[in-house]
Amino acid sequence: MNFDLSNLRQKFKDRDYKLTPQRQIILQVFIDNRDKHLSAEDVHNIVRQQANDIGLATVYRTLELLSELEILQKIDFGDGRSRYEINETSSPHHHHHLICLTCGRVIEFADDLMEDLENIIAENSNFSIVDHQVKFYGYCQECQMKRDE
Amino acid sequence: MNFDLSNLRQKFKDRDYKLTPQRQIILQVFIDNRDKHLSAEDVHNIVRQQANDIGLATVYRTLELLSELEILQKIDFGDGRSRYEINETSSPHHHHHLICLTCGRVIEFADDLMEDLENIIAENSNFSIVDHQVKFYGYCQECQMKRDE
DNA sequence: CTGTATGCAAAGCATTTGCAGAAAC
DNA sequence: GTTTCTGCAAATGCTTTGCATACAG
Repeated sequence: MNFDLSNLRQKFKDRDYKLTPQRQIILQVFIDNRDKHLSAEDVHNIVRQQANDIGLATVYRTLELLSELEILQKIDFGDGRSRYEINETSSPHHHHHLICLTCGRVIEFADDLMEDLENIIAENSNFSIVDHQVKFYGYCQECQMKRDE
Repeated sequence: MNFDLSNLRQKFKDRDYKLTPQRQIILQVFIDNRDKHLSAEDVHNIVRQQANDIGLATVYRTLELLSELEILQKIDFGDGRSRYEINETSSPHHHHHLICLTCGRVIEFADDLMEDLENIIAENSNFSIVDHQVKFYGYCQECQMKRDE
């Protein structure tokens, strides 16, 4: 997906949404933090550095909007808050995370095999799959080494 | 896993937990509803039919306890509340759900391929996997048919 | 101009916690 | 008998909402 401003501006225009300064600033946060999984509070804290009067409610409303536009992907790591990442691919797919049970670190991984699995499941269950989320829990390399010490 | 009472009683005793009437009643709810994914509120409502003075806090505390004992499995379908199901297998594995985006129905499916995928990921990423959760979002057969009408 | 977006504060939910009384073992 | 457990109510943490004002198109 293309994340230059003119492209995004069009996406807003198409749906009659206004591209306000607040929304631009929040968008920029995600463009600058492609590899992170930011919570609403994270975004609010970052955003306040350049515009300290943006309300938390606006952040929430914008995150919801950007998810609806498929610019962001909402993810849930089970830590009691929703997190968001920029949706790099055009299809809402490929969100796979390795979550370390010791340090909580989240590691991304690319997949190809899930597609095959999807097809098999679709065949066996008459379920039409449009998206999947996969989380693996375990221990990252660093925590494994610490454990062995 | 064996879910008869004497077995469970032992499990409590081993850890110096008391098998109170409230805990027995809550356990029974899950034994009677093996195929369901019950929220704390669901459990509270069912439990109140036979003992209307069990507090919601006790339900929450018991669900946490039973999860810790690996009698229950806590799952999250992203609907804002935690759900619990009895842990049929001895290892905390094989929780795979097809979630219908139209009606919200949750369909279980058994897997074998995930084990292979786990092994490949472990090799490629030096991540030691102990558990996984997989959710597929899509449309169940019934909703597909309604859609076509 | 007009309807949408914002900030603030208050409300809403699921869940957790403090505490005094109750009850397993 | 003691320690653990319970019920209640209050507190918490994330998120949503109502409303008057501000502003993008």
